[in-house]
Parts: sequence; C-alpha cells; structure tokens
Amino acid sequence: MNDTDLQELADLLKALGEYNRLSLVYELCQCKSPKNAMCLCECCGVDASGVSRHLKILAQQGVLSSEKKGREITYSLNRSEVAKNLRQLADIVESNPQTEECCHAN
Amino acid sequence: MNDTDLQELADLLKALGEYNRLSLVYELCQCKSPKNAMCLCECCGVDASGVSRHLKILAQQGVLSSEKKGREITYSLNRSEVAKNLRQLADIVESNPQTEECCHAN
DNA sequence: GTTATATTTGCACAACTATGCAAATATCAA
DNA sequence: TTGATATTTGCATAGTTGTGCAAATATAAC
Repeated sequence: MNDTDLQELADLLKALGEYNRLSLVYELCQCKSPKNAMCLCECCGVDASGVSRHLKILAQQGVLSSEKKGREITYSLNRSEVAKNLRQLADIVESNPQTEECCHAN
Repeated sequence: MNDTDLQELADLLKALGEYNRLSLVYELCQCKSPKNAMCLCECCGVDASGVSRHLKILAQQGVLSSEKKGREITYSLNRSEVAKNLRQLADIVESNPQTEECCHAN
C-alpha cells in the first residue's frame, strides 16, 4: 500500500467518521430505494444545506451514488464498494506482518 | 444500532481517518513486536509530542494497546478487534434493508 | 548524585470543519 | 406566468484539530 492509497483510505474513513454523515449512511443502509436530500434531512440534525454538503462529501469518496431526477437528486449507498474497502482494511490489519521489524530502534 | 453505537463507530472511523494516524496503524500492522513512540516517530512526519497525541487517540478508541516498560511505552495493534469492527460495519452496509422505507417523502 | 532518554503537557497558532441563514438556481405544478 | 419545491452556494462563525516548541515528568544509565 503506497502513500496515495493510504491517503485515499484515510479520506474515506474521515468521510464516514463524522456522526451526522454516518447517520446518513446508516439511514441509506436501511432504504430499499434511493432517497433525496429532503428525505434524508429528517434523520439528521442538520438543515438542508448541511445535508447537501455531507452528501457531496460522501459521494466524492464513492460512498454514495447520485442520480438527478428532475428537480430532485436521489442518493443510494454503494454497498458492495464500501464493504469491499472496509474488508480490505480489516484484512490488512489482521494479516501477519510481512517485514521483520519496522525500525531498528528496538 | 443505537445513537451511542453509531457515535462510537464514528469516533473509531475518525481516529483512523487521519493520514498520519493511519500511517502509524499501518506501520504497526507490519510489526511483529510492539513499538514505542520514538520508533513510530520515524514513519510519521510528526514530532514526538504529536506522535504521543496520535497514539493516545488511537489507544482511546481501542485501536492500540499500550504497555509501560520502564521509561518507554510500547504500542501494539489490536488486530482482531479493529478487524471485527470494520467487518461489522461492512456487513451492515451490505445487508439487505430491514425497513420498508426510511421516510414517507417519496 | 548527574546525565541521557522517553513521554506527556501547556501554550500558541494556523488550518480545517460543521453549521445556519439567506440568496441564487433549477425544475415542477397550477 | 406565478408560485412551490429541491438543491447549491456564499458568507459568517464557532468549534475542533493537527502541529511544533519548550518545559515538565519519569525512568534508566553512569
């Protein structure tokens, strides 16, 4: 894993690591169909403009997909992609160390 | 998943979602034995006090375990616990929606 | 004892972030 | 066209965060 990968992973985790954003993601977890910002606004203690910004961040990190339908934009969760990224990190964390030692200080 | 669980999960993801902290975690991933802050300092563009603070945050979130050995403190990664948390979230994200609809706006 | 090493803490600061409000934009409905 | 609805954007602001430096603390080594 190079620096760029690590940075992208950090960005993804940061996007998910904010309470209201994670609430939006969790809400979309439980939705069969895509939802617009007004609907998602209800499950999040933030006004429409704030939700709009949160959804943008999540979409930028590939957590959500958006589709424009007339005057509204519906968002859905990229379930398999997000799950894949999380499991990849879990695998790395749990894998056996590849190098003898990471430094020579001790 | 209640609000407290969601908050704790967000805190964990936030702890991991910072580049230098994630670098520390990744470094410890590759270490067979626990490492102290001086050693970990080398893999992270931050001085000792900064590393100390990052390690504290990671330990608070259960990512790392620490053990005091004389004048040094060695840190190790809680591999299975971190992996478990990440996989749990992955499972939730990928699971089929339980509720019909999350709201009635559309 | 003194000195060296490892870590934490107080302070300052710059940068970033989440937020609400109001205005702007876009699209639908009547 | 006029009005309603959905979303974005500019602005201000309060709060948070990462950081380095220097000082304090703790412990080992001499």
